[in-house]
Amino acid sequence: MKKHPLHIIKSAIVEDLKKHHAFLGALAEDALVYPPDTKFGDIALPCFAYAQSAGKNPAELARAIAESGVVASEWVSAVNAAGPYVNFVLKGDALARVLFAALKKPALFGTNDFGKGERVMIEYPSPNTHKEFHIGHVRNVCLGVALTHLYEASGFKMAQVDYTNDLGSHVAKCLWALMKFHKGEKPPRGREARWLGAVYAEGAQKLEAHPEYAPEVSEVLQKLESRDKVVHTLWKKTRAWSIKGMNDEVKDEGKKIVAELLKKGIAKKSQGAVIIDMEAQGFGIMLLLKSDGTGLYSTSDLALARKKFKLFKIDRSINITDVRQSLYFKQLFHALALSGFTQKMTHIGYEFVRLPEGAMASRTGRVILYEDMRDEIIEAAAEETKKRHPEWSARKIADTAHALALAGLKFGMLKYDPNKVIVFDKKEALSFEGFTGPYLLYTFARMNSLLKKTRSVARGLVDAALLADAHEKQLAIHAARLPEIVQSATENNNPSELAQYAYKLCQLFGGFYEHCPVLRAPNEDVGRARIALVQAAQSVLEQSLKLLGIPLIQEM
RNA sequence: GCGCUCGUCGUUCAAUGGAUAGGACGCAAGAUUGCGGAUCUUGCGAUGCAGGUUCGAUUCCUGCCGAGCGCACCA
Repeated sequence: MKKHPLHIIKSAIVEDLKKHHAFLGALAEDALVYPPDTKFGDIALPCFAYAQSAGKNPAELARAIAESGVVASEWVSAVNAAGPYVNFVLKGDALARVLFAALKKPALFGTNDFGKGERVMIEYPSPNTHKEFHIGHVRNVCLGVALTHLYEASGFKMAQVDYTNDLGSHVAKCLWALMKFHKGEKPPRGREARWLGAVYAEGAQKLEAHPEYAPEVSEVLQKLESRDKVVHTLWKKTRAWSIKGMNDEVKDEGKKIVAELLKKGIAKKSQGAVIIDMEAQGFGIMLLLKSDGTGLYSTSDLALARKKFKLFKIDRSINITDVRQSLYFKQLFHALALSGFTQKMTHIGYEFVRLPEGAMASRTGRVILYEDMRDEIIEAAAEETKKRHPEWSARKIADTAHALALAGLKFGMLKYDPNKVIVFDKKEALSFEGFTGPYLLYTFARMNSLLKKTRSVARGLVDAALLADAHEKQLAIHAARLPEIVQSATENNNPSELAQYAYKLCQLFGGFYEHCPVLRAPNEDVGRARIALVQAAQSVLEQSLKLLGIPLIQEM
């Protein structure tokens, strides 16, 4: 196990407690909690679970433990009982000491190794597969990005979903060969994809044999990227062929699997169609083949899943979709389990984003498209930025506004539990105050500005013991919790835990900033210690925002 | 009809069965020329209803009320 700053302190407390109190034999680190108010202490032990084996009621037990003497004196300055809780007050420098040490490598702080040795694949729709990209889809992408980062930070190896790059040079080669050697030809019906593959192979071979063709190919690529009319039209046509080809291939593969399932007696025929009866599991009926023998989504999914597990050798797979597909994924996972796949499969269903007037529906035109919303927020942010910084260049204002808008949208999507319906209020999306992305960026910018001004302060040994103010201690202990939060957010597939954490960090920094002057600290030593604390808080905030997929800006 | 999810201040969200139910928005009042007022401080203000389990329930169980979603040839 990697040792987090708080792990070091918690395990010292736990070990010492166990040494002195036999009835706490099974005590684990995660039994320690954080008091609701720091006036109680910094870390607490609830005594409910041990009361029975100790033969006392929880409050008596807490008192007995507290009175038995100070434990883990390297870190703890006082122990006191409050009702059924034993509260530990940490020494002023304890937290800051471990925190500063851990932050010597800020990029690693926040990581943990609970997923070590496991490969995971996270699937969520890629933005460019949707033409009508509305704010509901934004939620999906934000969750996907944040979870990918979280899983990485928790030590998982990510298997990348192979989103075919359909604007690359291989496509240009194919189009070039098509135009040069097969202009006007019609591919055989139903075998377009295969034919296209042959054309590509031919083109690649000829290009290798005749390097003088290279400029022609790069011209095609340029035209492709600049959306030249002729090339672009051809590209759209060929892409449709190859997608259809891929889909057909997958579907054929799926039908073979369905046949196997029938043979094994897992699936059966019913009303002419092929189904798996999952009534016993409470999942109803899963339809695998239509009565006319043609395939369905589920047919392809079986094949895709098999391919995924075999090819990428993953241990876990995660699908992020709209919550309405929950039942379908239960069925799919059950079907895969019946076919012998033991990998851990998780479906994360997120609730809708709805408008104050009701659900979004393209039928009634009640949709908010991502691009429109984004532009509107950018405009509001630009106006606000211009007001504050009239001297900034148009370019800088535009960049800042863009970052603010993205932060606002993304944070807005991630700050709530995925299984809660989000009521998307435009007024709220346009606000930059309170529990919002821009507030976090503002805090970051202030930290940055403050640290810039401290560059002239002479460096020297930092005496963490000088951080004795309640604001300083609270900020330090909260900052030190990042690794725990990252792990918990990963385990629960819930980035909102991290979002709430980051916001709380900013709130605590706000209090510290108000009460503990850094540039005009009582003396130089206190100033140096505070600078170190600000640096620590900034690293933690930076790390949190990066994990959430929110870009940072230095000033705003 | 069956199943899943959800009901917490005016609004919108928090709270491993545990300490005084916590934020944000809005509202009201305030922050000595001081590190960025997109900030900070203070106040007002809530667990749908009825039972049950428990030393203790916003949390678990049952019923009711209310909202949303899903339940075989669509994707």
